Amino acid sequence: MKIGELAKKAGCKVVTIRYYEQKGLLPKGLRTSNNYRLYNDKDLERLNFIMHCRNHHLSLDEIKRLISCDKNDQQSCEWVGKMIDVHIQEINKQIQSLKELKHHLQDLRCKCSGQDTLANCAIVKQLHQHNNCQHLQ
Amino acid sequence: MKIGELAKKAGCKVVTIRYYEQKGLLPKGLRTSNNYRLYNDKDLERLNFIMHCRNHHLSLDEIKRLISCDKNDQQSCEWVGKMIDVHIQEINKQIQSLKELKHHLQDLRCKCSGQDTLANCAIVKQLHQHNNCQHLQ
DNA sequence: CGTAATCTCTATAGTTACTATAGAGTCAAG
DNA sequence: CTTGACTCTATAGTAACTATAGAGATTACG
Repeated sequence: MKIGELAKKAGCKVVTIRYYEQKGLLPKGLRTSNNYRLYNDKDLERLNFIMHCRNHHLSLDEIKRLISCDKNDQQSCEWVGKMIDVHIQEINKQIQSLKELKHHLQDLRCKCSGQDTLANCAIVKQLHQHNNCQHLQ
Repeated sequence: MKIGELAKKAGCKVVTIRYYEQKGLLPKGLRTSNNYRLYNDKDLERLNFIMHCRNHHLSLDEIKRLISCDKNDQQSCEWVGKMIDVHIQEINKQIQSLKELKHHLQDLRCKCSGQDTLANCAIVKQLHQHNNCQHLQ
């Protein structure tokens, strides 16, 4: 199948496939006589794998590590679990941080209903005060 | 004061200050005879304002809009409130998405305790299955 | 006084994961 | 036959910095 069909089946963009190839996540495979890329079901499987990982916010580098170890049967998979743990911790931090941010923004939002001039806007005024709002390092 | 002192007082990096100047968020101000940048308390105030906004995840462009309107007394501040509203909505979406992601990752994590080889690792296997995990578009 | 560490400058490239653009060749349908 | 859809490559842009190189200025120490 050609790149457009692969993209459709995998639910991603054509340019993204070419980008993944460039980054070494998809193999530089066969080409037709007119230089069009050709793919098979194995490529689709790998692309699905990649997108799956991306849905879990794994970085392209991490995915590359996973792919390149794919057939290294004897290696221990300990690091895979650890990698997931790190991601879960990261996500906890992000959620916490976003929640705090949300509260700050809601506080801010209440200050002004939008009927003022910019000079009098309590939101703008508040943003000018450097009090205790360093919830992000 | 020189750039290092400003950075210290504001709690940011020297390079960041130069970057903000380049992006038009801080004025290209005075220089000493040996071309060192010179700052005063007003600059510190503005830098604090910028960092405050950044803590609220406002983009540099949004901050620029806020700064450039700063003294336009007569303009209505309606858009400021709306901007904040949009941010709050954004953050709600992000939190929701991260929570779902976290559950997926926790599911994944439970599959394997790290005692397997990569070939047998249930996490890796699971990542290879393209079932219903498209929680992000 | 010399020198070594620290601070400052500019310009450029790298980061992440794409996205957009330009310019060109190929192919199928009407 | 030509119009539109698809493909190709190469390059630049995105956000908000970060890193690097190479050079001049200043300060602290012995």
